Amino acid sequence: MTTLQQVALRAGCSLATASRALNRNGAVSDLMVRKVRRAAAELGYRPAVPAGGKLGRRPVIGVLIPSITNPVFASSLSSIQNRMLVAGHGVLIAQSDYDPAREADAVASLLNDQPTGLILTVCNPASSAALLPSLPPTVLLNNMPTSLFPAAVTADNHGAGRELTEMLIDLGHRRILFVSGNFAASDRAQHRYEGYRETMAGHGLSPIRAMEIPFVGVYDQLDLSAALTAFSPTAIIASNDLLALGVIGALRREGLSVPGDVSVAGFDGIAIGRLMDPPLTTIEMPDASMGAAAASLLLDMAENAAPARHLSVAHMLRRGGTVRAI
Amino acid sequence: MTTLQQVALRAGCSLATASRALNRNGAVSDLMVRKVRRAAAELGYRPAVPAGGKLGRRPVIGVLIPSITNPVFASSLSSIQNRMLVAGHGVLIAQSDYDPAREADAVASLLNDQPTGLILTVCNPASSAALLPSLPPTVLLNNMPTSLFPAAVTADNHGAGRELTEMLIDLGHRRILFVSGNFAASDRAQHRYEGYRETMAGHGLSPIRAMEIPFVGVYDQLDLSAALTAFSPTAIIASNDLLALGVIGALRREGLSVPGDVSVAGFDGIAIGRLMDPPLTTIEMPDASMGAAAASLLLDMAENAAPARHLSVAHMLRRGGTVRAI
DNA sequence: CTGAAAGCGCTTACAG
DNA sequence: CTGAAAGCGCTTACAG
Repeated sequence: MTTLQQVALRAGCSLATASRALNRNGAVSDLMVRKVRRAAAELGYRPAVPAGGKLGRRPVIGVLIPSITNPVFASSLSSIQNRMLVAGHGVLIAQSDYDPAREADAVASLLNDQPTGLILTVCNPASSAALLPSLPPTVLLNNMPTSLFPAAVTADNHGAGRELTEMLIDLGHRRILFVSGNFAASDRAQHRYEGYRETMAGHGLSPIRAMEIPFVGVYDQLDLSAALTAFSPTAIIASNDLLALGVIGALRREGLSVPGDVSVAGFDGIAIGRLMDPPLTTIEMPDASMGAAAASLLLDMAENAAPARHLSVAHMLRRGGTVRAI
Repeated sequence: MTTLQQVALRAGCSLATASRALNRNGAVSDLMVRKVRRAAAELGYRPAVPAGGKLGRRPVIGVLIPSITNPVFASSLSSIQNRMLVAGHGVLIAQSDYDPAREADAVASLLNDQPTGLILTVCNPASSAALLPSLPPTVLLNNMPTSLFPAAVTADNHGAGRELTEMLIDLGHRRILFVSGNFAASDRAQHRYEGYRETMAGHGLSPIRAMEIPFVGVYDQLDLSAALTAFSPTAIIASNDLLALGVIGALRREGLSVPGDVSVAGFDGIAIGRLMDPPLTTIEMPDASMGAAAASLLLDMAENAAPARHLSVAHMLRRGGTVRAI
C-alpha cells in the first residue's frame, strides 16, 4: 500500500504539501501540484481513509430489494439513486431474490459498509425483525410498517385489489381467478389478494383460492390448463404485471384470446405494459415517486432526526385493452 | 457525532476495552461487553472509520450504467452484484442517463467512495478519457476497449448487426430501415448500424440513413409515419429491443401488421421479448454473463494485479415471430 | 480481564 | 507557497 508520505518523498515535498496538492485546497504552486500528481500516479497511490470524522468516504445508504431485474424495483432503485446523488450519498445495493435467508445475509453485508441508513423491501417485515441488532435509520419500501420498523412508504395494495376486483365484477365477471407470486415472499401480493377475497365475498361470490406461482423472473412457461379446466374463469387477476404478461402468453398457448375469451389485469403499471397489444389493464403504482419519497424520508430521519412516518401513496387504475365487459 | 471515547466513559471503562467489546476481538468480560453495548446503543454510537488502513468499511466497487430501468443494464448490474457479494465487496451504483456531462459527474461521485475498482458502461470510451485523473482499476462493460481503458467485456455488436441484416436479406428484404437510439450516447448502437451498412453495401443495396430517436425510457409515442412514407421499408431493424417494441407499437398504430406488412428485429434479447405475441426476433446478448465476467475480471485486476484483458462474448440469434420471408 | 500509550494515514490551523 | 506539529477516532501490542 502506497502512503501519502511516500508520494511526498518522491515529489520532494512535505506530507502537508502533498495532501494539499492532491486535494486542491490550500495554496500550492502549479509546479508542485504537477510533481505530486505525477509521483502519485507513478506510485499508484490511492488515498486511505483519514481519521477524524472529517472527509473520507462519501456517506452511503444501503438498499435491499428482491431483484434488480424486476422493473418495479429497478424503477424505485433508480429514483432512490437520483435523490441520493443530490444529497451526496452513495447507494449500495443488495438483492434477496425473494429468499428470507439471503435477505438476512444481504442486510448483514450492507451493514459492513456502515451505511447512514437503509431502505428495505423485505419478504415479511414481521419476521425480518430478526435482523434488528442496532440497525441504522431504516425505511421500509413497499412493506407495511411494523412496531420495529415504523417508517415506511407504501401503496394501498389492499385497496388496489378491491378496486380491480370491483371493476371486473361491474363488467359482469363472476368467475375471477387470482394468480399470484409466492405469498411468503411478498406481502404486497398478500394484500392484493385480500382485497380480491373481500370484494368477491362482499358481492356474494366465492373467491377462488389463489394459484401460487414460484418466482422465475420471466414467466414464459406458465401452464394454466389445469386451472382453466377447473374454474373456467372469465377473468384473471395477476398479482403483478410481469405475471400478467405471462398469464396472457399462457392463455394464447391454450388457444384463448385476450380479452376475447378471458380478461386479464395486473398490478404495478410497468412501462412495458403500455407497449403490449392490447395494452395491459393494470393498477399503476408510482414506483419512482415511492422510491424518491423513501429516500427523502430516510435523509430526513438520518440527518434531522425526524420521526419515523408512514407515507401511503395513491395508485391509479390504467384501463388498457386486456379487460372487457361480459 | 458520538465517539467511542464517550461510549467508554458511559460504560465506565477505557477506550481500549470499549473497542474490544464492540469488535469482539480481545478478551473482555461478559459483563463489560453488555455494559459497553448498552452504552453504545443508548448513545446511538456508529463507529467512524479508523485510520491505519486496517478494517473499516467493506471494500466497494462502483458501477456506472446509463440507466437502471433499462433491462439490459439491470441484468448485468444484478449479476455484478451477485459476483461481488461472494467476493465481499459492496456495489455502488451511478447512472448517466445517456448524458456525457452527467456521466462525468456520476464517476466523480463514485470516486468519492474510494472504490477498489470501477465497471463502466459509458457513452463514448474515447471522450470519456477526460475522466482519467488516476482512476482505480477499471473495466469497460459493453464498450470497446481503448488505450486508456484496455480492460473490457463486450459482445460483437458489429458482427451482430451484420448477422441480422444478412438474415433479412436472405429472406428477401431489400428496403431495410435502421431505427436507432442516440448514436452519441451509445457506441453499441453505432457498431450495430455499421454492421448493417456494410452488409447492405456488400449486397449492392443502399443502406438507409439511420433514423435516430432520442432516448425516452419506453417508446410508446414513436411516430414512424414520415419514414414509412419516405422509404416503404419491408423490414425495420431497431438498435435495441426496447426500441423494437416501440417500433412494433408504432407500426400497429399506422394500421400495419407485424410481420404481415413489416418485419421487425432488435438486439439484446430482453426477457420481455419472449412474452410478446409474436415473440420478438432479436440477437440475444448474454448480459448476465457479461456482468459476471466484468466483475471477475475487475477483481482479478484489483486483487491479483492481473493484466487488463478484452473479453468478447458470443451472441445468438433468437428467431421469434416478428420477421418473415418476403 | 483491563488500561496507558503508541501508532495508523491523513488534514489543517499555525508559523514562517 | 511551504513545512513542522497537533489532532482526528480508532486499534493493538505491551504491561499489569
